[in-house]
Amino acid sequence: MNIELNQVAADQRRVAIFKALADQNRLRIIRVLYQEQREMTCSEVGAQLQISKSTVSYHFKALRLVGLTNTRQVAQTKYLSLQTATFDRYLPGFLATL
Amino acid sequence: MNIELNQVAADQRRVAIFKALADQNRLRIIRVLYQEQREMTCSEVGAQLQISKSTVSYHFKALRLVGLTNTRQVAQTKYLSLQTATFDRYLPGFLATL
DNA sequence: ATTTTAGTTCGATAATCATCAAACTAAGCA
DNA sequence: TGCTTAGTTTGATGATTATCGAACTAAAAT
Repeated sequence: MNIELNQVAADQRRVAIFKALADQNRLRIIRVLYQEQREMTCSEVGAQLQISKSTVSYHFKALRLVGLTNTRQVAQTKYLSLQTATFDRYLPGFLATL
Repeated sequence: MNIELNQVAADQRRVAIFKALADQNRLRIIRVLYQEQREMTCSEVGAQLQISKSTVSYHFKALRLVGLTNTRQVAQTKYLSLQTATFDRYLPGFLATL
């Protein structure tokens, strides 16, 4: 486990995170979660951003897979919130610019 | 010129910046510029990252178009450097994580 | 046992993107 | 006038992506 390999792994993580944020709808999801300071459901976000529920589900998955969000499930409802640790590590100060 | 329109414009800028950073080679270019703390040419970067000069030119343009880099031209040579103001405004603290 | 609710997965489509070699431009040099 | 150097632009190709509706899963309510 040498330094160069860690560098490559960290970079792949960074690229994945940037890809996840390089979409207008996902950025809007992040902003609304940050500004409302609370968990939100798929339906709630879909209604607010005017996009179909399958598309919202797709974006929720993309954000969760790169570790930018958390999901808490209660019965059939899933609550989404920001995983601030990931932002702190890879994009410190970014959320405050929104 | 209302607040919502400014918000949309700022978001488009953000998405463009994230897209520019969501590529392994462009991220490597940013890192090498940050770590070397100096201007670098297309050829120099191409040699270091082992990619063709047309591809490097393509990435240089992508970074310049979103304002992440500066270009200073001397005769037929172009020197690239980071535009730190853009990082400070949209991604404060990011460069230091590299 | 249906029906409703919340979300996921699939299939299809249209669009964007990264890459390279080849051809090109433009400046400096012999 | 060529020749070299540094970078850009132009196809062409293969890969990935965002989007939607439709079909599906699983839990809750009636």
